[in-house]
Amino acid sequence: MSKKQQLLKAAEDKVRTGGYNNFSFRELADEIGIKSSSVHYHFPTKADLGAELARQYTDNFLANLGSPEDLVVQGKKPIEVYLQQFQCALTEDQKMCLCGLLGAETDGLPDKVKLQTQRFFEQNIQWLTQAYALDERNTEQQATNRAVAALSLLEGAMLVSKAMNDNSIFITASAGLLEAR
Amino acid sequence: MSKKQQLLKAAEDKVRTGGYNNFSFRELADEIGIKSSSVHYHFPTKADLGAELARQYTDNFLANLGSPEDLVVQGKKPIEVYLQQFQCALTEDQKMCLCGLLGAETDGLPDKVKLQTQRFFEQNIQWLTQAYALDERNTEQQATNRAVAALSLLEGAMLVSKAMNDNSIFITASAGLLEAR
DNA sequence: GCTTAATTATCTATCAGTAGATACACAGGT
DNA sequence: ACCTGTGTATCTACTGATAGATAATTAAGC
Repeated sequence: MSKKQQLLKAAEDKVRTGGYNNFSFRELADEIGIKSSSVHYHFPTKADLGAELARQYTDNFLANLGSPEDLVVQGKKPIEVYLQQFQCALTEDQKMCLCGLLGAETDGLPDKVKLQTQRFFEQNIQWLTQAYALDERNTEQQATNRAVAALSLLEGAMLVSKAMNDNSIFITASAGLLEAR
Repeated sequence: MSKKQQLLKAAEDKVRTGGYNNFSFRELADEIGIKSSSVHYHFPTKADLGAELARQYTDNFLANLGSPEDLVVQGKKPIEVYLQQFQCALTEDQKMCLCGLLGAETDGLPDKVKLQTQRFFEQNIQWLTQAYALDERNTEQQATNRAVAALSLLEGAMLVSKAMNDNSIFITASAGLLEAR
């Protein structure tokens, strides 16, 4: 893994733990064994690093999901897969969703970071809307509404689970998603 | 309003905008016209200020709600009132829930702040559980589950609304709460 | 194949600014 | 005299950022 990717990985851990202001170039540099000035070579400013972080996180998140249509072809239920991906982010990493945290503190972020964070939510709502639209009982409007509600519920369930330090809360809170069509 | 309360108010704005690391004693002091050393008089450490902030926020939040039973007596639906209180926090202040943000970054917080943040969620789940238990069709377990889900949905709806900079998302996401019993 | 030139990635050293925190003095009210 | 609240002055540590030097790698020209 390149130093650049190592930097992003280290930064992701810090941000998902305590937000955008919870990492410094020096910390990252120390962690991967270079000097803080070298971090500026890869990312001119902290905002550049933050924006790239959110961008990659979004792309990876969606790439790991696959398209809703493909999942159905594979005999899987898109919403279940989606829920599972959120749950893994919480239980395996023991951390909040990167963009969930950034989204919460959006008004305190540099513009380019804010923009990439917004993109995460746009793309996820789009994905979920497609997923819900596969059920023909849903109108287009209903699909969008359900998408927004599902995303909100999952981000919130993560947040509350973290706050209470109890991952079973995520299960309880998100159970409703599986019952509803 | 005492300087101490002014400090807490200024800190609340900062934290609700960008998290716990988004304010400094100097900023707060400048804003209310005293010196940073004087802030240390009121709050020995930053953690003390943060903990007191979360404590007061929780107490005010619950006090403004009143008890679920009383609301019913007044002919109001507790869940509707509860939702309304969240919505006001978002639309009037144009800011995220204080403890929602702190909860998301809980692992990066001093212990005493973490503890007070946790208390917010405990008390809110308790309140919602009581509210749902007033409908006798709900078992005790169902009431708790619904409480956790409702809290998660509302915190998440706030978060997504902030991230997308669109308060109508909150309405869309939380609409389901009013239909369900 | 060798030399030169450019690019990449790192270093050392340093900057001005800010962080939280402390010691101590001082005023005003009780 | 004491307590409350504030101020001055200062400390150490850390922040993001920059300048300039130095290896290490790659590409181009002959």
